[in-house]
Amino acid sequence: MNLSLPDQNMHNPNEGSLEDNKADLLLPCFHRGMYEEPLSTYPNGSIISHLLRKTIHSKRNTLNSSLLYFPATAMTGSNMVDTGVNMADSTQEDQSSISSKDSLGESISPGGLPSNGLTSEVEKPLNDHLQAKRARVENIIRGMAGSPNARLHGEGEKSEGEASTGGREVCKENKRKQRLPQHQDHSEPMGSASSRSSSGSTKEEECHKLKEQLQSMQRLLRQLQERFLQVYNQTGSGSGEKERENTKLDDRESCETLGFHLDSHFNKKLGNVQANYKDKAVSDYVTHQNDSHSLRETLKCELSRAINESVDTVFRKLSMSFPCQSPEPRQCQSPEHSGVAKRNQLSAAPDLSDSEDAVKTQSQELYETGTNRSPEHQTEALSLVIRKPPLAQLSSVSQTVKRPYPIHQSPFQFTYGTPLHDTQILEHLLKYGPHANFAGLHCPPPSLDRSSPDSMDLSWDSITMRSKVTSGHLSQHTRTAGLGQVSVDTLCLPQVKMECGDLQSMAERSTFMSLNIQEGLTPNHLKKAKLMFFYTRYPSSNVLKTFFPDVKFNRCITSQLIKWFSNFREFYYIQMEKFARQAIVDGVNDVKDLSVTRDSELFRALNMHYNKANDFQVPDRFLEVSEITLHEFFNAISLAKDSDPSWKKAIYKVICKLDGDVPEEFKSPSYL
DNA sequence: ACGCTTCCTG
DNA sequence: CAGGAAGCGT
Repeated sequence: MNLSLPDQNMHNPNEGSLEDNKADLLLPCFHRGMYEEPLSTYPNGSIISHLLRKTIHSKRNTLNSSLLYFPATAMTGSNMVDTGVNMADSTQEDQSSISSKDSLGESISPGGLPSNGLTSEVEKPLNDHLQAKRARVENIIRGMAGSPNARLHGEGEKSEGEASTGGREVCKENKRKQRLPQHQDHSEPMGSASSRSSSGSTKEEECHKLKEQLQSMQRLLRQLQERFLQVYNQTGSGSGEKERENTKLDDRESCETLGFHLDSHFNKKLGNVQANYKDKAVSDYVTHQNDSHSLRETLKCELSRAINESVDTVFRKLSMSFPCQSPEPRQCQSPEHSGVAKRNQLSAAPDLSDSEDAVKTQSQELYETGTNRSPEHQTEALSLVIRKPPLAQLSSVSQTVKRPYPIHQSPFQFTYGTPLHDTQILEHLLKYGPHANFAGLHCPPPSLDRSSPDSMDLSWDSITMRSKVTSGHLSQHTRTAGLGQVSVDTLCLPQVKMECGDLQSMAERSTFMSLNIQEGLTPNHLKKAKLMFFYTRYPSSNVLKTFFPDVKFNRCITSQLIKWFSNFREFYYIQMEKFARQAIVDGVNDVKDLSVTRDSELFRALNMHYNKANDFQVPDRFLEVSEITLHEFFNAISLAKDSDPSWKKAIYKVICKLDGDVPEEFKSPSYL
């Protein structure tokens, strides 16, 4: 009975150890190298992945000129300021492990980048530099985008093993009355009578999660800051920017003070929040144990404020020292996109005379004139304005920039139930840098919309945000072949201002910006649902609605999605029972001899079902859950509990509590 | 009555 | 994977 295999896991040799699992989350989820579409039809891939793959394949040398290697190690030097939330002291480790982790044979690893990218940029327009910067930024972000998953339990080394292939057909009990008790609202860990845990441990979970959220946001802020510094440094070293030579020094100085400013500012704020939070947590716990909502809201509020102020500070400074683009549209044809045939160009006109923008903000003036005033002149938070690109200006700019959507990015995992949109915003800033507005926060529709070719033009009509982003430059939608995803990029300096309590609505509404709502579910939705199954086996309908924002939900659609997951579960449990019985037949006596690894037949069967293209890096957590499930079945069958007609019910009850949070990326309508 | 689930069938 | 039946909870 050889249940153990040598630990030669091709996929991830590090699985098993908790730290490695953490680090593993930083790995890109997708192995896009396995995709076979032409590069030019990568509408929803991030720009960096385009660049990287093209570089690797040496298909287009021209790309190298716009691609600058951005050393991943540049971000490892930051030290987490001790704010008392040392929840995961692996923060640095998470970041520093990127470069090595990314080289695990991934075709998109930064290590695969040529170092000769620093070539002839002299004659390139500024936007090329900006694109290159964006690409670099994206590259780094992808590496950093992982966040420690909340692990319910860390398991040590597992002995490799697997139930040997069992082809026996499972006789299904012909029983009714096996209904699993209703366990909905898994999306709300703090939910009322959630089946997750008792109120006490729920409270602890809450605290833990909030702390992790705090830390994630702090880390994001730091990364944002580092990004700016890096981008500036690289910008300064580039040639062909003679017009900026005079301001370079000032920029540098400004950037360098930026870090300190952000650090001190945000950490100070964070310290206050944390102090208040502790008190509030205690009092809340004593007074109304179940009222975690107020705690959450309070914390969110304070964090929003802290973030607002810190980000404001950052952008205030940046707006002084980042004359990024002159308001007149620049011609910028990225080499890789110049050949895109079908594209609709939607540009946010540089003309800022939108009706609601009668009053230009100070910073906007600064931005437009490219002057370099001192930050002291900015005494107030920047205005909350989002500019709807005047339709008259459509197609007036021939710039084509693909939306750098991170399609295969390591999962962010700091949402626990209610999405922490604050973090999304920061995440967005990190992903896209200061040149993106929130139109790209959630990518535009997968426009399988057959009926309305110009439907993306309507997207702006839905912008009704109270909290806004000042975007002074180009917004652009590029429609490409294939799925016809729309690309959005806005080359502008956004001034982000979020009001307390507005964060969620803002982010939610931004989710539906530029969104075509689809009537039915597509094969891509099915694929996405299957991948979601790796994270959640029992998604509530609310979760489904959240993660399929491009689907027009009605009763039918909802039940269809629910039915999908029901079918997924059915297959999952059948496999579990099959392999558990096979193990018993094979003479396995101890449940500890049963493990689920990526080499296991069981896993392969599951992976084949939910991830047929094998282009998704299945989270380790799923392996753990699978193993637990297998153990449950094994134990139950071993104890002959299967004589009970409803013996599976107990197992279902256990498994449904193991649901995790689906990464934020899945909320993107064109995630796949 | 409704929503969600499993079970069963095709 | 969808449709339907049926159990269970609200």
